[in-house]
Amino acid sequence: MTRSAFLRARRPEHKEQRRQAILDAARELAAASGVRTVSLGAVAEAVGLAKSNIVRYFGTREEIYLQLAAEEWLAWSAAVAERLPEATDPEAVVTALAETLAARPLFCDLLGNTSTSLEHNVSVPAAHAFKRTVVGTVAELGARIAPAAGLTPAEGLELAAAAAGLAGVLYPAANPSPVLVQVYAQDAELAASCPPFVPTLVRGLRAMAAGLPTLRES
Amino acid sequence: MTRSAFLRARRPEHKEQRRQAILDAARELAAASGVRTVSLGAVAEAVGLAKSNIVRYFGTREEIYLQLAAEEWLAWSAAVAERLPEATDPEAVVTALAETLAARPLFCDLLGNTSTSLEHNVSVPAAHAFKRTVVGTVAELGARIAPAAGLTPAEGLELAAAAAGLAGVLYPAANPSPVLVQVYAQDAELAASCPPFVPTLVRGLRAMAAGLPTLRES
DNA sequence: CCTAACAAGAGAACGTTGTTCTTTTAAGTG
DNA sequence: CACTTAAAAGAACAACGTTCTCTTGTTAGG
Repeated sequence: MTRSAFLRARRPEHKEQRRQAILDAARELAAASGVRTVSLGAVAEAVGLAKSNIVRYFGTREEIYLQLAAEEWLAWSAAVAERLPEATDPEAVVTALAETLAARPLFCDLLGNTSTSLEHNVSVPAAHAFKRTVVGTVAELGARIAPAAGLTPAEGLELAAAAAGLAGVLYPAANPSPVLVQVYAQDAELAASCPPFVPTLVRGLRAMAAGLPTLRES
Repeated sequence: MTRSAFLRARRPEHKEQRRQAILDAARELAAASGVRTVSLGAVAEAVGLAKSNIVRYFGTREEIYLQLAAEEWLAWSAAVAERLPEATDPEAVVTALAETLAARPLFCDLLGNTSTSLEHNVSVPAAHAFKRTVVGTVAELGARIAPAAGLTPAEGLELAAAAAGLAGVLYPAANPSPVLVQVYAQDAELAASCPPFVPTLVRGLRAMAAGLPTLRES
């Protein structure tokens, strides 16, 4: 809890500062122990405010994470774009997608929680803004990776969406809950069934990309 | 709430009957309004018992659904096997997988909630039993679909796992939350981005199957 | 500089979760 | 017909997200 210069945020820029402080606290806590374990009270305590104030800034707990998820989408897209100049074939695009995702565990965590929890208990405007950000970002990203991978923009979009979807499933599987950790410790055979994140993601995307019409013909 | 022949289950067979009644109630409620919305209290009321009793039969709320999920895995595998004689090429196997999943919304719902919630807050033995059921079932299913699809058993397993994983992501996306329904009602462009379940699942699996080594070479 | 309004923030209170504790009592047993 | 047992009920509890009320910095106007 870092005490800021002002006690009350009345000016708009101060309010924005508070909002950011809340987001930062939420991001840090979620990165440390997972989105689903971080309560509203924990965020409030971390940022040094009462719970009711967090609710005033963001309508609900889920809206905080929806905001974080939107930001992470933009950051991921930018990170992929940065690696794109060096990617000249489908394989390189696939690894770029996979590795940028692997470097963003919080994003993957958020992806896995989006449809099952973050998109519930949220105001309509917040959900609307989030969805627009996501479809806009994934369309843009798809268009960007398409030429490098030798795909049509629509296929590029599909690949990008598949990467995010796969990451959302694979991440919680590859990072099992405490209970599953105990299970795996007892049963090596089961532990072997726990998929490693990057290789599995790469294999999935590779198969997916290879199965897309344009690449099947070549 | 159906009153049973006995008031108290002392004999083992009666206990089993109670257990089943609880599972049935949970299944029905979850099928009606989604796993995540069904509380322990709702199950208790539906079955006509106090909450504490539900907890005694199953350790936690999540263990009820873990049990249901295990049963649904077996049922799905059986349903696919039943359709397999008519499936002689990869395409037919893919549609068999997709359509049997589409016919089991509760299973897809459970799949989507497994790693993010059902595998938490559960006893180690329960998690262990569940995982064994799942990996056993998916291995068996993979081995069964492999010859029909012209794949190796390992590839068949991968395809079966991919089908379940995809279904778990696609189902909540294709069946949006109440908030998202409102969003889609306001914004047709966003509504168009909401993927239809079966076609998307089929396209995904088709691409996946076509990208697997054995089929790529042919 | 003083004062009055506004609204940020604190904190108590509420309803709902899931879980635990205590009590009651139906169902087997001798 | 006692007598034991554990199934079932329900009160109690802790934790959660949210709402309500009150306090008090902060700022603008005189």
